[in-house]
Amino acid sequence: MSRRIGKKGIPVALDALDTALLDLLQRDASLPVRTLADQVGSSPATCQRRIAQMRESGVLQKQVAIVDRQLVGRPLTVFVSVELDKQNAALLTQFEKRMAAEEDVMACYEVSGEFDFLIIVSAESMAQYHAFTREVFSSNNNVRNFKSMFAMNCSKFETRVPLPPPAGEPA
Amino acid sequence: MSRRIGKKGIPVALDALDTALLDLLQRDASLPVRTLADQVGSSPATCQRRIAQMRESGVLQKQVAIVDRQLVGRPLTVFVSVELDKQNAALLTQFEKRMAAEEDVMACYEVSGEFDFLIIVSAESMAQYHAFTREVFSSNNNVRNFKSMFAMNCSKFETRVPLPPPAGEPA
DNA sequence: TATGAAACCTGATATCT
DNA sequence: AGATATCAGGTTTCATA
Repeated sequence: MSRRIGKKGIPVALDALDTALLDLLQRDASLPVRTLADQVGSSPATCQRRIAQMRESGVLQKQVAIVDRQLVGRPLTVFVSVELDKQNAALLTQFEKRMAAEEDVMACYEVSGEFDFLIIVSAESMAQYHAFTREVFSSNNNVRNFKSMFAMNCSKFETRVPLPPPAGEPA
Repeated sequence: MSRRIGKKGIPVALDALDTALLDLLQRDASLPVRTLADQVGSSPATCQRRIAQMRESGVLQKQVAIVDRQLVGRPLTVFVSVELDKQNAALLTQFEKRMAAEEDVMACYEVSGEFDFLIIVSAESMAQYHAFTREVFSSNNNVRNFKSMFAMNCSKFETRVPLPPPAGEPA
């Protein structure tokens, strides 16, 4: 298996303690270090060290607040499939940069299949979304076509990734 | 405009201070209250109160750690379009419950268009994903068909939602 | 070399004006 | 809402295995 390398070339090797901490933090990043220590059966100092290391290596990217999109005035989630006209590397990158710059774009994936990109957009209203597409897709020469799929209901939205048990360490 | 109602029937009315705090916390939930206070031009006590209120009302759902999926051994993201056989309310709910129970399922949206659901799955490997589909989709009588779209590259992944300026308050 | 215990110091929380 | 006081939690140091 290829060894995983994180930020600043730091090799990433998570043991059982690391994964236990990550799992807890993915559920609730506001847990006191002391509580974490209790839960994983270690000391606050050690937990803190491990967390700092994982931050360093980039495994632990950040901790963020998750808001209720309905309550915050962003009730619309739209999945947009985008097909580009020309797909040379420079133009793909250009498109990605454009998406990265748009605040309403929550995610941008290059995908296999019938089209090139799948974009996830968060919008205030249909009118606002319409204006967005006009500006971002319709006026982009390299966008051959795009199709919008509207989320009518979201029954699950999870940021937490299940963590595989630590890969068998060399004996 | 319909007034927004949060958890426990608490009406949600965010002013400029609230949105400023939410915006900061969506970027970095580990910021000390004191820093928040400085940034938004208020006192720590007030900021803390506002944050507690937003937690109460459900606007602020939780704070979580975001991990690097590559580095953590979950390199595969798959978008699955699912078409059900029968779409009565009970069966839709049953399907959603099943998705909610699956750890690999990051999101489940009911969507408009050619199919019924769009599922976002995080997987360890192609083999593991294949096993997942067999168990979750192929052996579900009510799934008419499903199609997998594989993310080849993720150029943007954002949990932060742009916050509209506070709606015009009554004079 | 990494861990756990304890001291220290910063930030969260509650009370009061 | 803001200032202050109290207390809990994060952070560092040191001793240890």
